[in-house]
Amino acid sequence: MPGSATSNRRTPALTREQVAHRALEVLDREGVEGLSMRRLAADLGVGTMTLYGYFRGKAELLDAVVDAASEDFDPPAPRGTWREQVVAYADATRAWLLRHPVVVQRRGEAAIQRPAASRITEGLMRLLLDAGLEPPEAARAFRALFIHVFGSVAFAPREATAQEARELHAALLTLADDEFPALRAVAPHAADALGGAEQFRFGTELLLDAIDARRGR
Amino acid sequence: MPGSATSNRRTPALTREQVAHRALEVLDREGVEGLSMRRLAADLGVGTMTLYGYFRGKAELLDAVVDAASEDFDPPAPRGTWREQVVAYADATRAWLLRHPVVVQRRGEAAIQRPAASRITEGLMRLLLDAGLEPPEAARAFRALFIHVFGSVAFAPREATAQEARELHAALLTLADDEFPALRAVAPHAADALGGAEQFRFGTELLLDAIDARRGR
DNA sequence: ACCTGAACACCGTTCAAGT
DNA sequence: ACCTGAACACCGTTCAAGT
Repeated sequence: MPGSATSNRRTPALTREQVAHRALEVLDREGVEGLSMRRLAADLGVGTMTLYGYFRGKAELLDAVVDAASEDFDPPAPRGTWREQVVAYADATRAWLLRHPVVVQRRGEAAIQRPAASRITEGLMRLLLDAGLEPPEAARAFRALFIHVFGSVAFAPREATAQEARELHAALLTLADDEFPALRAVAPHAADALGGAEQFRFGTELLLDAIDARRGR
Repeated sequence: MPGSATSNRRTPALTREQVAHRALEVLDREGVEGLSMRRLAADLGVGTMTLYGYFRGKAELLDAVVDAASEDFDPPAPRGTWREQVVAYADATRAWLLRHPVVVQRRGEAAIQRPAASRITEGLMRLLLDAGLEPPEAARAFRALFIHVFGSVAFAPREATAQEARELHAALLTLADDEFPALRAVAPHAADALGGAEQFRFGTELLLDAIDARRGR
């Protein structure tokens, strides 16, 4: 049947979304260095250059990857005080970024202007406005929280393991006591503050203490 | 004079420090993507493989680059209240990171354990201890400030230009008003909160408000 | 219309060899 | 002891061609 063979040829074997989702899977699993156009194409069972029929280049593919990741954001149920809601929203955003480190990396290169990602921004901004912040203060408070969330994932993503905690403690105690008295003094506590969920919560609460105190002032 | 020719041959044409400083210059000027072993070697007028006589590989070179960058940190004079000193220290650290983006990138990959960089950590930790924070709180407060400083440079490094401000404002107003009411409400203020020195100071002050309020509690 | 191999201009690093 | 060209195993992307 030549007719049906012809129409089959006109139907692309893949969609942009399928390619982007597969790329996201690879990035989630193997990390941000793990994706190349060649490797992704091989993964999908197509020639490398086939991908360039779907995307102008890797940058455009990564935009679509961020869109695919954005679908996976899990907004918390709006329960509790505004402050509890912001805490829950920050935690949800952190968890989302930990699942999809490519989003953090991509945001480090340039601001993300994608409708799907803007929905996540919208949710937090709305909580701040609903809390009674005026738009200028809401914008500033939003950015401070944004930096805290992205900064935590980029620079303090997880707790130290017991092994790492011991090593960090020991490493700090090897420092000269005349030159590093402060680092030596906090050595037993450094691992607790290295990163992870508790340290993240601590930072969120600090910011909210101050945002709350300034509210309506 | 064969004797002196022989001893000249034994003296390396370069030192690790010279190579690291040149690499830092290239990275500061051209950005984090601008450095390759081949390009750096050509810059120094040596064969690519010569660099591997000084460094085991690119990772070790980048460690030395971070050391070279650390020399350039400019600690503020200890003047004013502890709070003013922390603000000045945060500003100095931000300015330093803006001069040397490779440090931010490198810290995003793994914690930096280099004595030269630890001196910068020490300075801030000492301010917090001197302010009367107990070591566990100092460690947590330090990390919150650290995330703010690194996060700001990574994700909100500079102010919007007038042009960018107009474009951001306009872009936010193209969003659907039923789906993005909060982003539309803050549209006129979004550019002010995009990044740069003022937004950075705002975040620093938020954290210090809360750290101060908790001090000694 | 859709797909793709070959080629180009890059990487970091290993190896073997040159002085 | 110090330096390095050739080679290997990768990149992203352009080009020209195949169905």
